[in-house]
Amino acid sequence: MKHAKRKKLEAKGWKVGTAADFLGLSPEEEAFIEMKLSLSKSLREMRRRKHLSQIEFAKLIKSSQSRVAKMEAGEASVSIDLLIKSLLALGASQKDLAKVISTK
Amino acid sequence: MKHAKRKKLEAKGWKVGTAADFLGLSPEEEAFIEMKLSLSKSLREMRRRKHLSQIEFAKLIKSSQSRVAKMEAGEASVSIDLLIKSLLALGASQKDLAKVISTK
DNA sequence: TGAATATATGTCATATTCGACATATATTTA
DNA sequence: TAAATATATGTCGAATATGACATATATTCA
Repeated sequence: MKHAKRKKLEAKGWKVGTAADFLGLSPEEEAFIEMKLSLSKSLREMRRRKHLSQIEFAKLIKSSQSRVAKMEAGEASVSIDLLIKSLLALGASQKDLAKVISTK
Repeated sequence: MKHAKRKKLEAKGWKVGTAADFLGLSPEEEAFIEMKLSLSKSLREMRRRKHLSQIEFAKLIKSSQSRVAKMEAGEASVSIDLLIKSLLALGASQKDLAKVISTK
């Protein structure tokens, strides 16, 4: 695994350093992680574009600052469901989400 | 709420008949549910196109027949994470998923 | 038709994800 | 720089999603 790639996955919880790392991730695993990281990145961008702090945004979606931080960090413990609900709450359309998901 | 719409949501668990029903769902809630139902529908189509029974497919993704049935029924208890992992296992690309998600 | 196969539905114990909290660290601003 | 504000990280009990199982119902096909 290349260093840059490894770095990307060091977003905690992504079994880097485990067997999966040595053997490599399957294309499906890669795609899944990539989608989550894209959603994470997009979430941070949209939140910032709206000049909301993590605390303000957390209130908006009835969550907590720490969870927002984890969402944006792309932590493995965060579900795609939560990421999508969050993006929708920021005004993203299904089309927007589709773009985020399919962007390499 | 129109009858046809209600019918669609009677996929169990979608708080039809609760306050949310009377008050109507927010656009974000609607979009979220719609996305899940699209993924469900797509899952069934792809599985059938591959001539896999629910049992065969369940084995493929290390799940159970009953959960596959619930995925395809669009049950509220099924996560988007699982739907996406399942579609990826069937060979869907990120582009494919994007299409599914943005399709009204 | 009736047996075989496929799918639906309900329940449960376990696993995962959740919001919340404490607190560390980084960034902004006065 | 120091205080204020924002973000990161670790942990926890509660909430939710999970696979598995039993069993009902539907569909296929001989």
